[in-house]
Amino acid sequence: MPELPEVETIKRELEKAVLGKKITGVCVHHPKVIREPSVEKFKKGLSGAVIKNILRKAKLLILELSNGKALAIHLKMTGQLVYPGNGRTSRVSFRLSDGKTLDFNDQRLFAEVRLIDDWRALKFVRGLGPEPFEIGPGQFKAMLEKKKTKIKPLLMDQAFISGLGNLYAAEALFRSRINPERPAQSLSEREKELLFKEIKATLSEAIEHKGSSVDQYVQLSGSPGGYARYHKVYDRKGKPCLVCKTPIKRTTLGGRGTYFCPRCQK
DNA sequence: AATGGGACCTGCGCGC
DNA sequence: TGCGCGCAGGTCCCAT
Repeated sequence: MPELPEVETIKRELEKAVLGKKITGVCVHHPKVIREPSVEKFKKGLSGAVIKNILRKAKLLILELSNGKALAIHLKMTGQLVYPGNGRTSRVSFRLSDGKTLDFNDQRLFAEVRLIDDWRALKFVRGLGPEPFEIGPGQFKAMLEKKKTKIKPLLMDQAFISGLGNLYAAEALFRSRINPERPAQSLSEREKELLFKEIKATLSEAIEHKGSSVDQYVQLSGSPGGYARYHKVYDRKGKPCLVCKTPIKRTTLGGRGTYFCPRCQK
């Protein structure tokens, strides 16, 4: 499931592959993924536009266009962007001035594509908390103060801190040796500092390896990311902890599968 | 106010 | 072999 490292990977690859190219046509195979405006306006608003700038806000991908509009894409769980595309499973195909297509795929139809005038005004964007790389340890510690919520759901709350999802929240907590159910405010100063450091380290390493391919995520080229082999707890239920050999446990927290080592994470 | 659960979806893996 | 069920999770929405 694409989280910050996966979306950042795609963003960097898009910059190399499609920046400066013109969208010459759009083929909408499944209208449901176009959340706004109408499919007709969507096609019309994109045709002839040049991709001027590519940016990422948390897990949202934004392509700024020469006509002042922006294409905002949230991959949710199974969204993919593939270039050059083959069109076989695409929900939307963008034909580019180089004769190739940029394919948007999404098996489960959760993803959201929008063509909008002002992406900064999106409710989703306005509700985002800071990304881990935008703050320092002092601010992170202050944010955790008085928070009674369990630490893992809090890390996944995009209004609190943005970019982490289920996978990287679990990995960062393991590396910090913190139990996912701990109330946030119960963390010691040292633990808060360590957690902040490990969040950034986990995300950085995942970006270096071009993301984790679990479920459907692929790089722009269509090949998988390389970080899954470094996961220490995610999807490792029953397998020995890489530190102490205790079997990794899986529980449900905030409705989400939560992996942790019952011995290392206190 | 904060928290929890369901809805949205489809494909896969499991048990019988 | 085949079928039905549960599960996967990012975000929104609603109820408590």
